[in-house]
Amino acid sequence: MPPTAFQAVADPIRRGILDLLRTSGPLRAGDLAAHFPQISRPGVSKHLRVLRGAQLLQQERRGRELWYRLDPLPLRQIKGWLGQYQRFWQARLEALKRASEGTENN
Amino acid sequence: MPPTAFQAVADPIRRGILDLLRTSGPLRAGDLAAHFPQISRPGVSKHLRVLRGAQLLQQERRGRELWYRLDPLPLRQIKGWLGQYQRFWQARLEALKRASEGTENN
DNA sequence: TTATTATGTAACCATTCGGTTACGTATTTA
DNA sequence: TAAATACGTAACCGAATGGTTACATAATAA
Repeated sequence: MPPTAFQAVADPIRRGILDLLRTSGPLRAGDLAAHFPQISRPGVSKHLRVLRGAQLLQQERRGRELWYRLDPLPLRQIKGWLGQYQRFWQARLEALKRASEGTENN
Repeated sequence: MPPTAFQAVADPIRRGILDLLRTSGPLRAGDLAAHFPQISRPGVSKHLRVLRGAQLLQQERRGRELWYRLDPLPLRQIKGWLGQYQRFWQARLEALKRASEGTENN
């Protein structure tokens, strides 16, 4: 089974790759690898495979270079799931706020 | 190291537990386990431990029963991360929409 | 007080994950 | 054509993950 967006995004290096593509635009596999000196280039390549599996990347080959571009659409699934929780944490924050105001200078 | 919210939420059973607590309010460990017959009760207990580690649960003991309540606040971290991507996928969707309109009945 | 219930945990196991090095292949450059 | 470059992948490895069964413990019920 291909990985879900939830799984793809669970790893900090994979989030880093997505962040990089978001902020820098399309990059080659080697450019991406160079940004993560803590792991080897094939290590990054394996992360790219997971992200591809989750459909979070588009790739375009140009000669011997392979350019990766972010496809953020699968992230909507996470956003959708989170949406149902938003009103919950807003309620929680307001409750906390009320509680702290109630005890101000007490 | 304790698990992050990203890791906690990567597993479908753990998302199911959170969903259940969100929609049904506080539940006992046993109630939760009963909703996941595909795995054993200790299996659910281990998932609860991960969710606790990510601070997504509050627990209250009442006699021999242990009631779990959702604490959604750590999910804001995920929401925050996703926020930076939202305008990207909106742009992508609009591009797709324009493209489909451009080829309508062609 | 004894049995039952509610729960977590320990020990174990198979699988997955995240990393490595070594290698294969296609493309460009010399 | 030979060398260098840009990649992915295979094979391997240790650690983490997700599951199990067996057990310990505390609280309630009989």
